[in-house]
Amino acid sequence: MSGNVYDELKERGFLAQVSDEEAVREMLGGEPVTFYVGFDSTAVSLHAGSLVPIMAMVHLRRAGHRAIAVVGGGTTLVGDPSGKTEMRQMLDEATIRAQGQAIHFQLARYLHFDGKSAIAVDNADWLLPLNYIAFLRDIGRHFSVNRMLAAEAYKLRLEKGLSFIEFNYQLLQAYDYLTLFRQFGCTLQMGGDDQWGNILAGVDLIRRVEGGAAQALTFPLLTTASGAKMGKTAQGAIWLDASLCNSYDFYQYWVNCDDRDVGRFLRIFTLLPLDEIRRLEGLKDSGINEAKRVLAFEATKITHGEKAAEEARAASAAAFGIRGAGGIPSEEALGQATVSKAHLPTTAVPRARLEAGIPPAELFTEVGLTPSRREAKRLVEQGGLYINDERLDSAERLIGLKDLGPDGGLLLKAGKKKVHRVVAG
RNA sequence: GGGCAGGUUCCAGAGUGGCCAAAUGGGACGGGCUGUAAACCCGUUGCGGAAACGCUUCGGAGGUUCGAAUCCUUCCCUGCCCA
Repeated sequence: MSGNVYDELKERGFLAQVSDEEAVREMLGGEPVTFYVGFDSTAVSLHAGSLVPIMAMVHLRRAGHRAIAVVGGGTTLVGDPSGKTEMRQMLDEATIRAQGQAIHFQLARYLHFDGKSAIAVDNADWLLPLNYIAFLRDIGRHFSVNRMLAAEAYKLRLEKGLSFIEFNYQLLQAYDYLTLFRQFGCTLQMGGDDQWGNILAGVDLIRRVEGGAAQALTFPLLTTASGAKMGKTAQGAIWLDASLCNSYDFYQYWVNCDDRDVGRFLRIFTLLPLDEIRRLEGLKDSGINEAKRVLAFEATKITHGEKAAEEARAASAAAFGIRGAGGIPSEEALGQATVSKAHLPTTAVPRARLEAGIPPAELFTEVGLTPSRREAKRLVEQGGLYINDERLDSAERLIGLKDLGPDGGLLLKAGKKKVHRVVAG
């Protein structure tokens, strides 16, 4: 792809708002530009939603631009009210620092910080030492409360309540941008569309204080076709950290996406060429499942590595089979089909317990397929529990050695999609 | 600081002494139909128990009562109005 990255980002659906489209396009089509994206340290791991800015950064880096990832060790102490209904829980400094480090480490996988073309910084470094009065006089005076109150991002909060600490967030983020502008010549800040106001505040500040021209670019806040926030499920967020969301579950998240989302997701969450994406989008009916598998494989590969992606694909194929259009395995699917249950989430259970027989409610709950025994029993009544793909018709039926297959394992299913393997150990 | 209105199960929101584990809606989950999709239909939706039944829950802590989400005291929190 020799064209302008800006066009590529646009075609892939990364753009929501841009401060000056012409100027930004020109910048990105020329000499290396230094840009930044901030990540607040509100959790120990980023989740699938954060992949939007991450992937955008990857594209810009590939085009030769310089990335700065800012971990928000300072801003997280304050809490961003933008677009939120309620105040976030206040986190203490030690927690934020630890989480920031974890996020830094996580980002390194995608950005390969070398201190030159990809830089990681923590805004705690310059925010914590700030002197209140000096900050108010130097920076605070440039902000109009009137304008801030009129901002869309605060609208909800003006109805529900907004504390002064949160109201300061925008000033700090603007100051971040100013700092990076001064220190690294950073002239582009990107972020989720809810950050538009905060980013523009920085652009403004840079102009007022330094007379500099900086730009703002936001990504759409993705929701799934069914309206849920990207990267969140009822069970919780799809974390990028393998210990919080294993690569199999990560893979399954993408395979299970809505038909209507496949094209959009392929564009944003994979690096496949647009031609290939258009071909996959063209698949009809059950053939779309193939597109979903490609999406899942590519996305998993980027976050967890190729080996993990292959294992997840094999495990998924073992649990659900590989079908192309019309239920017939496509050639491509067959060609790459490694089918192995080995990499399904697995729990080892002492042989003696299996010998004695384990009540299903106990075992299903133990491996995490059901949240409580009561729930497990409810599922039995509804016909929602399966052992080795056979519906369990009674909560009395004990699970034992006889259920182990030739490979030494047995397969538990809660509903048709949640699978767990049990081996004797 | 003063006045008013509130804090209920994942969310919204009823309930104002026993019939309340708590209406209704949304969400979620399971089943059916399918393509590991959507839509639609049916069912479930605090925990333990095979069940009978028991236990924990209605901002926190006390109290009144045979009995409280519902009454009283006090504390914490939120919104609105006044300063």
